[in-house]
Amino acid sequence: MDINKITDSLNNAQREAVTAPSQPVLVLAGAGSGKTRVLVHRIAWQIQMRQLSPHNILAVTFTNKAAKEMRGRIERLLDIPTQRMWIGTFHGIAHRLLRRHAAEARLPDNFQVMDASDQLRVIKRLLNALNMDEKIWMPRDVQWYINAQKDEGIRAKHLPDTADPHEQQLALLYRAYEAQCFRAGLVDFAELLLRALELLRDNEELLAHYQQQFRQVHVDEFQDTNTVQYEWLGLLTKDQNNLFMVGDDDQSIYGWRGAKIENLTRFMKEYFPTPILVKLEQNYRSTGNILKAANCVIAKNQGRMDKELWTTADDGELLAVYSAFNEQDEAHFVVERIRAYVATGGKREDTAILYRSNAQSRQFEERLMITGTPYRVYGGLRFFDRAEIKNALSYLRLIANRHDDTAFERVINTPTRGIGTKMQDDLRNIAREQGISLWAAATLLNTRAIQVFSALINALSEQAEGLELCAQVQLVVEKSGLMEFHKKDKDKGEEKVENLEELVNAAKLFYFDKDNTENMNELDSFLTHAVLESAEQQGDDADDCVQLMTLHTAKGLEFKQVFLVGMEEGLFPAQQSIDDVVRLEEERRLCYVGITRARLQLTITHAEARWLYGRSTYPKPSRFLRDIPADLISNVRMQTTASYPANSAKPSEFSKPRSTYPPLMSTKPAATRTPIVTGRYKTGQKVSHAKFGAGVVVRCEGEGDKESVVVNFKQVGQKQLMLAYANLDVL
DNA sequence: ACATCAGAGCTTTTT
DNA sequence: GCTCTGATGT
Repeated sequence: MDINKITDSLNNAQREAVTAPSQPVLVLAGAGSGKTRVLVHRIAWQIQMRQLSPHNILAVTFTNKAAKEMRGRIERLLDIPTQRMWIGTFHGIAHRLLRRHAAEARLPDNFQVMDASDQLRVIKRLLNALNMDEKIWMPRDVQWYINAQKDEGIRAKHLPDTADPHEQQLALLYRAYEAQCFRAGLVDFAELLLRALELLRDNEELLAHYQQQFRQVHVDEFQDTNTVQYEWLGLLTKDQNNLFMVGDDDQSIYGWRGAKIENLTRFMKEYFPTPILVKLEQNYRSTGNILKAANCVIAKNQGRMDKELWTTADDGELLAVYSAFNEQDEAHFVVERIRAYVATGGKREDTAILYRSNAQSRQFEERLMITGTPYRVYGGLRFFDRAEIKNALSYLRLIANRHDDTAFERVINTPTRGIGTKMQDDLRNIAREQGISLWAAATLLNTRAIQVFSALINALSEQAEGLELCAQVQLVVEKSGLMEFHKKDKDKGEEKVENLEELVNAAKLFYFDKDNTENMNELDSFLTHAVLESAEQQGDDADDCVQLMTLHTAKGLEFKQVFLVGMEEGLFPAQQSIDDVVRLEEERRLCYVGITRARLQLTITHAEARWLYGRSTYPKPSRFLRDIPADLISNVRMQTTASYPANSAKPSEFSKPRSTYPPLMSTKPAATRTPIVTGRYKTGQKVSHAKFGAGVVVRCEGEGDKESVVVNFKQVGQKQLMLAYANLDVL
């Protein structure tokens, strides 16, 4: 293949980056400037020009999605298999190294990765064992503390001596936590990275081996790397001149979990004078007006690496700004606008509602539901996080490793088998006193009920031997009694059964790549997959859906039409960030990210009154809104005939009861239109189900009403929100 | 073992 | 005000 195919389609800056000599390269890539493209083409170029084998390529991303995308695009561009390429997330690659060299990393070779909720359980148990009050030592804070240390590469033994009793206790906890994880063969997310760093740091030959193997190292979203990741990259590429990084300081929005935006400048300084800096400033995504707005907002940040997006595209429409009375009005406005958009041929899936915090989705969901508009909320519970799935996985984990205390605790009495709090406490005490696992403690205590449990696990383990993965999962789900147990769940039984079946299905579909899974067997591999690649929500709704997500989740995505909602001081920027310059700058970057998601149309809304934490608030419009020049903005009003509370009404009057909110305009004639009934209903009424978009349509009979009522219900949070229409066919 | 209740908290989150 | 958690009661 000739080189033209790789460089022809690039603009000058992109080509400069792709064809840069073997030196450290930093590509500052603005939003929508073709960053993935550059990464992919650079890899292709390396393989073509320097005759590198795919085996010599390392490419690291933060998300599985990005890794998958990159792999796909390389395959398409070069038409070569990419199996042998090391493309993956930081965690995935670290994990792979640790499996390969478990002994050198001083890990048991059947170690398992645990997710954040498992980690929290370990910490809670520890606090309990150490007799520490959870009110003072809040598990979340402890977890945060431990992770923050690990992100910085600090082990418990490295912690400086301190006279502060609080610090001392934290250090003690950290130490105990490390010991407990080791005993149970569990590794948390931060540990994967830190362990992988130590592995290379402490094993010269190993390091040399990988330095040689990875002739080129590529990093995506470099601004999101934390200290450990940065140092790990540094080790791997030391004196190799082969680090190629892409990032955008203006899109650094994960500082709060350890990402160091300074890594960009640190890199430029440490590698001085060699690094080549390339800026990608041409934007191919948004209209001129949207870009101008984005540039004005981000310009207020200090110490940026000077960069400004431009485009050859038209100015496009003005940004629409809507000042809502309250959050309900805001939602109503947005949804009406989406409906108008759809009515004129627009697609719902091209539309996104972006908000600062998840709690804000509620109002929009209600409105979308009332109007029967299909939508999808991102960022809910993931499949592998569901209780029933975690239970099933815990049985599998115990089969793989009896000493996995977290798994043990989860299922010792699930389904209930007469091992209550008392007996569990006894087990924990024995385990703690003797420094052994709960499983080992169980063999010592050895009561009748415990024997039953141990026998069950052993039997499952024996029977699973030699079976196909999905048969193993099937076996466990059935024989453990989980299926039956979850079937009994009153309102979610059906869903849980479905999920368990889906787990068996997932096992069936799971591809076990023997060559790349190092020392793992298929079950280990599947368990790791469940934690590390906790797949996107199952693709249940393929239909045309409005997309709802937080600004963080939206990073890396684009939509024709974007609604940036809740643009108010206290919400966005978040209250907790307002008094801190560093945090405020991150909020501003978040805003920049939000604006630059829009391709054609950006609508910003804010409410003049908002019901928050049980009281009315009257927030000011966000400062970010003020940073957008007035001549880019058109203030818009509601485009419907729905009656509204007068503008002059006292805020408290229109922000009060939800039930008095004006009914939705229906396409049906007024005579057949009935006000919407919104309220809480007892679940488990006589209802029959039928699929409907994101929700379910339910026929509700004999509810005191003269006519039969069609109820569109969907679970929002914990409460069953029901919206009823009489004689109104929302479909 | 299951239901009910009081109390706290209430940004963002992939891995 | 809502929602989750853990403790308390039957």
